Amino acid sequence: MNKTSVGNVQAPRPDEQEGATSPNRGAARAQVDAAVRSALLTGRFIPGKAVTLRGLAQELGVSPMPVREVIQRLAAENALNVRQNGRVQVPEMSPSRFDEILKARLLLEPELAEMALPQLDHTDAKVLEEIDLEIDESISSGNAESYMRLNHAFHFKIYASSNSEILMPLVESLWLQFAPFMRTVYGRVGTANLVDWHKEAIRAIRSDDPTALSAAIAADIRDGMGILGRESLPES
Amino acid sequence: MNKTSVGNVQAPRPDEQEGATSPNRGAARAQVDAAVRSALLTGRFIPGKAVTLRGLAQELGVSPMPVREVIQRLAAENALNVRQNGRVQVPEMSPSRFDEILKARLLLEPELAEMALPQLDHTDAKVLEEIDLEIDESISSGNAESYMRLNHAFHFKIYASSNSEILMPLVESLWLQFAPFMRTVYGRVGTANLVDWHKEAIRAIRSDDPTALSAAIAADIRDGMGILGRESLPES
DNA sequence: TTGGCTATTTTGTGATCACAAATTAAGTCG
DNA sequence: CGACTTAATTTGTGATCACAAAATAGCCAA
Repeated sequence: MNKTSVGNVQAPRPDEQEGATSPNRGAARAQVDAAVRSALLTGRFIPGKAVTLRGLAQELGVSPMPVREVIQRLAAENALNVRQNGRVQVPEMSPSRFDEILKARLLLEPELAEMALPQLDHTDAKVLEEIDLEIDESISSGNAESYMRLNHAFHFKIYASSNSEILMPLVESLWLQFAPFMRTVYGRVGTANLVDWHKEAIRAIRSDDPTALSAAIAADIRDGMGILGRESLPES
Repeated sequence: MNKTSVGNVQAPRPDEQEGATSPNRGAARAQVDAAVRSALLTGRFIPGKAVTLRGLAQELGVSPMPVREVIQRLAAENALNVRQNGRVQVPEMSPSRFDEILKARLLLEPELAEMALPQLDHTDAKVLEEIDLEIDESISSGNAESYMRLNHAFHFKIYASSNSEILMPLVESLWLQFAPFMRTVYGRVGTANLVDWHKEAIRAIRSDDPTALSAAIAADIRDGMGILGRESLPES
């Protein structure tokens, strides 16, 4: 019955007694937030999947209360869809949504990368190179979940250096929106014919070339979404 | 004691009896959401203002519960700031935040306007012209709150025609973030020397000229934020 | 077997409670 | 009069409850 768990994050906290409140500030909410975000970004939550308050709460060992807040939070980022009857589900992809996400990513992410470039040094380039190596392994081994986690880590390792307070949250919202759909694509097409422009991006960082970095990010987005996306969508 | 009310939206619903639940689906939450969004967009919530659960709840005649969800929702859009101690406040503006918001608006809003153009007809142009006339009145009468409400209505009358599911929510988040600050600017500088490119935008819509519309929107953003913003910020 | 009706269960919503952390107020001593 | 300590209040957090709408399961008749 499509039980798609949120992951092994449940951590039942067997020490805490009943009636005990506040291990510390907003811990339960933070735990739920991290769990759901991770599940969305790595594709463990499939578009159309129903997300229930009590279900998530029980799975994570918390009361429905922090789950409610997290769901509202993610719904505000359009990462979850609250239907008119109140039921919550992972949004389904549509061609128009996909085109718009692609457009928004191409507008924002190259800009974010350029903003980050001055703060990126050779140590960061080294870390990115290691992540990219792991990405190659995930592709060849066909581990889609691991690929998505690492691809996200690669991009946001760059973006985080921008110290952006505005563009960054917008881009995070976009990733939450397209990630679940991309997972279904990988499940159908596989990860074998995935090509990325990460090595070009690393080269641009090493040579401190903003134009080349921007171009590499844009090309990576276009290849990642363009090739794998369009022909995998429901008609029109 | 800076009581800045959320507005005359409280509507105590004197008919409902105590213990009565669900007038209909999510009515309380929708009411709170609309009230707070409106208060932010028209500058009735000033940067730094403390927003308390029970305070808002009592003011709007609801329980703290729907307020909690709305606050989480707006915090996810960076329209409210939840500090480490849990206290909630309207975010303060900083030069870097301001620059980024300007950059993001220039990236997204002209694009949104271009997307909307094919769906805009002469009836829409007429409505926009009427709004712009009211805007002129608000400027000359110095009614900053009315100006902000109408300026928002003008822009989103255009953007709404784009039928955008992705870019539109991102832009809404941006407006929620800069509106409270702009209100403080108007309070200091006044609205007299405000100039807008709305008439050029309307002309571009009438002549179905995407380039001209995009340019008018960009110029409007630049003039609205560039002239009034930078020199009104705390140092560096 | 299938169509439509009813009963059961699930689920979101709003409200209230208990608790602890944090803020504010009050009081006291120097 | 002012700085420090302490008490009272405010405030967010998590949990539980009651309720209604919605979805599902079950059932009976055609």
